[in-house]
Amino acid sequence: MFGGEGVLKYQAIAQEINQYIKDKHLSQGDKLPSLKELVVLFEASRSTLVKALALLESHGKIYQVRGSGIYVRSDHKAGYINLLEAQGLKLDSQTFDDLSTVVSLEEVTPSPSVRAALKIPAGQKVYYVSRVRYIDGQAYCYEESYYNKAYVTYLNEQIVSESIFTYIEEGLQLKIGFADIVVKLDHLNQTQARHLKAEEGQACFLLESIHHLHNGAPFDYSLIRYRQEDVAFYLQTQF
Amino acid sequence: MFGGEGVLKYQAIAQEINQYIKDKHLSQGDKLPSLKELVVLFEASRSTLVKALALLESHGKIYQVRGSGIYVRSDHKAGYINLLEAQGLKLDSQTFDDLSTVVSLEEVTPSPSVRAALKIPAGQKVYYVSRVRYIDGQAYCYEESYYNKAYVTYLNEQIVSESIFTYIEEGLQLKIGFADIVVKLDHLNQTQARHLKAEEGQACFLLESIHHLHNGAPFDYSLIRYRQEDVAFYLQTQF
DNA sequence: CAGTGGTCTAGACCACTGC
DNA sequence: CAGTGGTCTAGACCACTGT
Repeated sequence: MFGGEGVLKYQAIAQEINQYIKDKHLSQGDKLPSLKELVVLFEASRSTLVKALALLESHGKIYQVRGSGIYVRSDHKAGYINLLEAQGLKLDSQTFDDLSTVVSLEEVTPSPSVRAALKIPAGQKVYYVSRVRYIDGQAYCYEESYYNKAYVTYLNEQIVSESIFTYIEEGLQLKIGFADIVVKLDHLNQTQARHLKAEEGQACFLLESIHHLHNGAPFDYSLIRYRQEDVAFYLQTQF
Repeated sequence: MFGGEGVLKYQAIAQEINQYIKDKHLSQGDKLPSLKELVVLFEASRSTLVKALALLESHGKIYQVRGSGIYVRSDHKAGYINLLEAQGLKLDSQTFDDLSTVVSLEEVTPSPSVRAALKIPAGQKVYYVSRVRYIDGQAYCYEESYYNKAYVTYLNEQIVSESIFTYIEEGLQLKIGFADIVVKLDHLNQTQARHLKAEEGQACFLLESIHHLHNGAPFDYSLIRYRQEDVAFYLQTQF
């Protein structure tokens, strides 16, 4: 019943409810229709709605109170980077006009740390891409990425100047699975400072991530440095 | 069938599988028994096991590959702070010997920003607690918290020197629901630097969080500053 | 105590992997 | 193509909230 296009029913419903919240400009504490009503509205089983709501809850969009109802949670702070969605969760693709300039695209012999992250045997090359990303004309992060050529078989300037992840999913037909992310404090070196139009030695966020395909194979290792003044991360958790 | 103690079957199963992984020292890519086998092993329905596995997956413990099997994901990096579990997700309570010293415990008139975070009407007081937390005898973070007295009705030195959240859940019988967390870069002021035995003006992580009860009422607003050298955060996401 | 959300089950059917 | 994980359903039963 849901073969073909690949959009699952519970995901579609989650999307629609999310859109409903936005359209009606609901905010913190506002009540949604009851589960029973939603079942009728979306013509799905109770279980499917429960699943859709669980998805929204895990993304911090709503919270559910047993015996009471379903309520919307605080909306995202403008300008803050959502750590859980930063890398591509599809629920709330704000994609703020993300203009990026490619600094370099080349094939390089990876350092041991890159080899370890991507689980690549010695002697194999990887793609190295460095970019500066702009928001409102302001440089706000400097991104260096290494791609395993076994999976990301081809890249060019054109592809790399747009969304690499979209290309990987749609162009190369690969399924992205999950990511391990580390956030550290760092200081800008000369090159980084130049690209970000900041001062050398200035404190910055360093976000290190390893992205894996759905089958667990690591295909991307990235180091992203953010300008300190512009950036704050946020995330919403459940207990 | 599951009234009384409050431990849900799918949570218990998730716990057990998690323990199984630890006990057998399984690591990245190791295969777990199939869903079918797990159903027999844990004497639960297929759906319940699917739910338990989804929970483990959302916590980054495993990943599932359709048509292939269930695999364990990389174990947590030692010493890194798990952002998703930092505040009390119960799956992996490592609770590294977390000794804390109470700097102050008092009732104060909240500033406008604290009032806004806790949604408190003007004229009401709140509990203010500041603590320094130590690991291996090293001061590693300075924590300032404000508690809404409407919910956290009583605090004393004894309670505050231990786990306040455990007290809130078990002593006060409140149910903690969710948290909004923001991570920023900041610089230590004189007081903060003194408590952390660091230099004034030094860069640090600032983790700002608002904790809510299960019914959406904010009860805690906290500002935690981490020493730069010691600290890195990590999190594991799905797509 | 009526109404709401949450758990658990059993089973049909589907999509994918790997031999 | 056998075996694995994923979705969806329908329904029983439970726990909680608010009036």
